[in-house]
Amino acid sequence: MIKCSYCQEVSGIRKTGKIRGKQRFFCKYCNRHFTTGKNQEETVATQKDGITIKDIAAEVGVSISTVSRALNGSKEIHSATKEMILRKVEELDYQQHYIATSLVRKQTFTIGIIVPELKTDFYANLISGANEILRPKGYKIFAMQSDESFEHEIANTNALIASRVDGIIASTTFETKGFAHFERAKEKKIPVVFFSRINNVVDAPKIVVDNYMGAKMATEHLIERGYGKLGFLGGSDNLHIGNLRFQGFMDTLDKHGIKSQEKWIIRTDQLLSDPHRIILELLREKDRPDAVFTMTDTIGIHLIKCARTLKIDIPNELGLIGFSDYIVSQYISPSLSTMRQPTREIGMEAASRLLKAIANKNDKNYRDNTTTVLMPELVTRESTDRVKNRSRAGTPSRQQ
Amino acid sequence: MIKCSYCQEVSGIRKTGKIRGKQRFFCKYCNRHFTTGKNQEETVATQKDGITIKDIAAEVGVSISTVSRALNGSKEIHSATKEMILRKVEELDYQQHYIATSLVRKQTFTIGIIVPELKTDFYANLISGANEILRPKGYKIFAMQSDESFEHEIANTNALIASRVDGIIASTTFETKGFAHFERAKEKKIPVVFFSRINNVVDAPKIVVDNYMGAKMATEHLIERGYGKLGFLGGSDNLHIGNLRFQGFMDTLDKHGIKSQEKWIIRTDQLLSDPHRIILELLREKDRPDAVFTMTDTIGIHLIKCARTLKIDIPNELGLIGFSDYIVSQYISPSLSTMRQPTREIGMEAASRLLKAIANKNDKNYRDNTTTVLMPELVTRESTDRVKNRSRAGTPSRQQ
DNA sequence: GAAACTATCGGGAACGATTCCGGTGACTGA
DNA sequence: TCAGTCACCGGAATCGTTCCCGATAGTTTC
Repeated sequence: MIKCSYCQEVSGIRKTGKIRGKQRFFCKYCNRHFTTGKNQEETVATQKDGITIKDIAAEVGVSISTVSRALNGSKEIHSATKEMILRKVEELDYQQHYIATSLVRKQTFTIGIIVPELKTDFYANLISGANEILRPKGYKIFAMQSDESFEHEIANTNALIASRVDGIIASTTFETKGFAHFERAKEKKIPVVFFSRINNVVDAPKIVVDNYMGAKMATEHLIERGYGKLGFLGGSDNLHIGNLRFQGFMDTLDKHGIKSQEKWIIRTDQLLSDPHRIILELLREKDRPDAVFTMTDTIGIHLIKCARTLKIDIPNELGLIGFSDYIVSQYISPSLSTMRQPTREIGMEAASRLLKAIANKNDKNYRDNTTTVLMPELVTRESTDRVKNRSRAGTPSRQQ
Repeated sequence: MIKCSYCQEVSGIRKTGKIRGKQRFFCKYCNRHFTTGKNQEETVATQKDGITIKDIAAEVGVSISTVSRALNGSKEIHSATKEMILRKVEELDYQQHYIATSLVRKQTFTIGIIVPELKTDFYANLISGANEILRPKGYKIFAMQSDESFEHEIANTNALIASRVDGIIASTTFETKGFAHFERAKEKKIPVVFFSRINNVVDAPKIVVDNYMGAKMATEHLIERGYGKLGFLGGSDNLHIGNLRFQGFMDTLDKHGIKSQEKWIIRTDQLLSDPHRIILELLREKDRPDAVFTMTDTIGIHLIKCARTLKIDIPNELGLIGFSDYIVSQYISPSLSTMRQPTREIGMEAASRLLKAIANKNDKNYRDNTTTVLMPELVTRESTDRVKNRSRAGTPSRQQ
């Protein structure tokens, strides 16, 4: 790197202090001192793209190895040298090149999160929760959205693999049929953690809320409030989550020896595409349920609006409880009882588990495919408050 | 790369078809054919981390240059060779290494978005909008959150620079005082686009909604509905946005020759920390306003709850309009009139402008520091519907 | 006083791609 | 037959780091 300006020798050069701001060297072959510094020709070509450690090394008069040591807190460096280097780094506004570092370190400090939709409250909160764990550890987040499209999910996964992320957190789409893309990631030593919409195919940590217990708690709540003709509204049964919630509902009825009617139980995806028609049909029955458990708050909110249209009094003529604690649920009138999901905690837990998997990536005895089950929390509001209507306060989160 | 197995010569080797699945070569020096393929020793050491183009090249029997050409759609390659390579790529499940590519291409196809809070509806929508533009172009998004902390904002910016993102989209924090970090990014040829909370310091494209006009429209709406004693509720005046909205309000009053009272105009950050106390104080005045324009929907929602407590009838005794169209606003009862911000469009516009800046990065004559102003849209709901109360339908977005 | 050790540093090989440059054989046209 | 052109390909430099290995001078140990 440093060449003696007399004999052109490159080895046997040692630095010997400074003179007028320039580093002074000693060549043991010609036994003479010399200095480095840009000459005129070099100064012309100064318009570079960015400062590299090579520049720092040249300016300070050390090798790039030494600069690297200074930058990475190595012990094998003299404190004075380190100081000089760090001062020059400051002066030239050097910024580490993570790309180059990642290439040799084989670690990018990047993790990818794939969700069906970025703007949904649930997923935004989840990413935020994961960020709380990941940011302090120096990880950056690739936020990707699959738009409920299997193809996009695969494309996203491949992009993350190509970007050599250190790990992936994912919730699959409704239409996800295969998991080869995730298996590919795992083959390439990229740990994966699933949440919410999980599967039994890929060997990976999974985080879910207890949908079955949540449904039981919701149903118990309706019964406890004195409702007895219970209905269920949900999507079709191709979604694992839906099945669990439905099962919890049915089992609770059984437990209490309550019989529901077939027409009070609606499980169809039309509830997502054309909710009002389906709901109004149910509510116009002469013999309608006196309380309904909806698979999601979204459906519950639709139901509230339909009830408003038909002038049905919630909670007195009709009790209602949802699932998820959608942000709107506390503000709608009547406010909607629901099972709150610990969204932020799911994100944090997923991130923690992922970090653990990353740390043990090379230990082939390590294997974590356990499913963490977080318990949802019953939130009682006006829609099941049969005795008297209380108004409850809630604080909207800050907005723009 | 390919060495003749007889004479060890490396130049003058040409491939001459296949034999039993192995590539056949011809060495012009020894005038003999030979084949390549893994021998026993090599097979032992097969447990590698990942497939590289070097592996592909070796398997197919071409140079890595040729593999690169096949992968990047170069014209300088025989279609048959290309096909062979692509087949092997498929077979070995080769996945491009973006990190390595980025290093030499000096482009990462990554852009960073810095927002005060990821989980806020406004910002989540914005990121989603930006994603709509960026994903089809092959860009990935680093989603970063500043938590309204100036320090975090700087740290995030530095991390993005170190990651050599191709561009940055940012909305600054409330407490952002300096912009040196953004200037640093620009010096390193990383284009920056600001949105919403903008500044006049950094020379960059900016996207905002017209807060002044929005406020005028909101105020006009109140007047048009027959309200005459108008109040304003907002944060303190250290926020540009707040000033614009306040100015729009005042100018509209002036224009109509309406006089407001000082006590009806509240501009303090206590509205964010302790809203109910401030609002209740105002509403308990004997001589209170008959309509209020709140700087944000959040404040408006607090006001609705306070009015409920005091049994003040909205909209008949008190009219109310907010700003931003917070997701809750359409569901709260009474639903809240507001100025809707085209959130998604802001994200899309910011992304488009950023891409344009990236494309012209090296053209030093190119310079875009224009501010795009998007118009907010008046959404009338029950809170200003003085004549009669209509119920309005709205569709909640899909949730988990 | 030789050997062993320590503190400090430089050289150079990776990492996994892209890309410039030059080479080779085949073909074309005079 | 020979120069010129074209299609195709390989070699090697390069991107900006990290990190292993070896070198050196000074210090300590026996």
